[in-house]
Amino acid sequence: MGIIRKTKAAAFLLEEFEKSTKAIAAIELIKRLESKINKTTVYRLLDKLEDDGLLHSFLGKNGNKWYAKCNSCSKSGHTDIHPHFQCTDCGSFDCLEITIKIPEIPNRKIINSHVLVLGQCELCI
Amino acid sequence: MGIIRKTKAAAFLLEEFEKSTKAIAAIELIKRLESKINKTTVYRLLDKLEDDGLLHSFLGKNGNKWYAKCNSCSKSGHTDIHPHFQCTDCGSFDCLEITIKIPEIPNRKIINSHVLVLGQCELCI
DNA sequence: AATTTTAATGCAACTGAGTTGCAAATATAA
DNA sequence: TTATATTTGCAACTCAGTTGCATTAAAATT
Repeated sequence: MGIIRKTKAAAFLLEEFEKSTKAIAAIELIKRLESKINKTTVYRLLDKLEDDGLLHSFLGKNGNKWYAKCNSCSKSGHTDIHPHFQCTDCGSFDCLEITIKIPEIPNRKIINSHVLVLGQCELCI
Repeated sequence: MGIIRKTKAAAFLLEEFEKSTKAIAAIELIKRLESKINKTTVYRLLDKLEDDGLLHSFLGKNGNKWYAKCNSCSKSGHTDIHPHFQCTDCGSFDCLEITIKIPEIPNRKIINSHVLVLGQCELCI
């Protein structure tokens, strides 16, 4: 089940993702939209937008959830699986446009993989 | 600051890691040792054992913390950085004995990387 | 062995991200 | 314009992990 109705809350939220191409932490969105949208609604919208393939989510170094716009995903599945980069200094979060090959592993069926690269971003170097 | 004194609590905890080579979730340890050690102590011991290079930690698919024995780490740093595997069916967690190459990324200084491979383990295939 | 020192422990209360249930509000269909 | 079904806000909750502080227990000192 995805976004069906055009509501103010959904518009506000999507606006945040239009402003920049960087990923945004769920808790950061909640802070930014505090005066406009209830936090429960933010979480619910993020869920739906992910189902719809408009956003994808990823866990950062502290286990917090981050969201970013999808490039090539759809309702049928997130095909756009790529590594993510988080800056250990400023905490900023990006999608990396590279592909990392995970080899076959004996006796295991790989479904998916999450690669989080940690380091210093260009502003913090 | 690492483990200095030989206490019952530390012995009980390390015993759990002797029983199997698999990783164990912090919350699982707390459950197992409920009658013997307070949960605060469990968390504190895990921290210390990680500092000492006896254990290493990793975040699982839900952002929960998992611990496993280190093979080649020391107080000076965790050198033993390897990918981890978590079963999407039973949730079990393993260290993978493979190396995944992360390429250089322009304008960024890579310090570290976390690779979590998701799929079915040999028991759940 | 008794005492002193200092680290380790237990407990209760807290934090912070995320979730749930339910009534009220609002977008869309009829 | 009304009916209906989705969205929203609110309060209360969950759950992993943390903090402060008094108590206990290793180990060092005498």
